[in-house]
Amino acid sequence: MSEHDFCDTVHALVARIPPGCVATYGDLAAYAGRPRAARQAGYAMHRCPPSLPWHRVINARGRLSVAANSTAWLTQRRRLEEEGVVFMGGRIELARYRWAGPDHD
DNA sequence: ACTGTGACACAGG
DNA sequence: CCCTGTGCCACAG
Repeated sequence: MSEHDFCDTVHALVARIPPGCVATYGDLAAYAGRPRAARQAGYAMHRCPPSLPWHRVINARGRLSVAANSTAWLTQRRRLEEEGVVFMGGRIELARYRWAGPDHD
């Protein structure tokens, strides 16, 4: 991909996460070339276009980083489950669903 | 320029 | 498992 702002790079990466897979904020930052910018990845998601599969982005603990039981939380969880992602005790098993990155797909 | 603030992550306790 | 402190980076006021 060509040179863009970090925010745009993150959005481009999110667009490439396959259905049924997830990526953490830290993963996106790393794939974008900034391993220590997980927080910025979070900010980028706060500002991401609704057309992107934003629901496939979760935190490193395998949990959804939006307010629990909020409409966004319900939407994110429902969409993931529709794609086959299983929640166990409110958590997702990262080892099983984690996206390997833009170079892998 | 400085400070407060996050859809974060990781090491400790 | 939860809670806390520390490191992190860019944005907002």
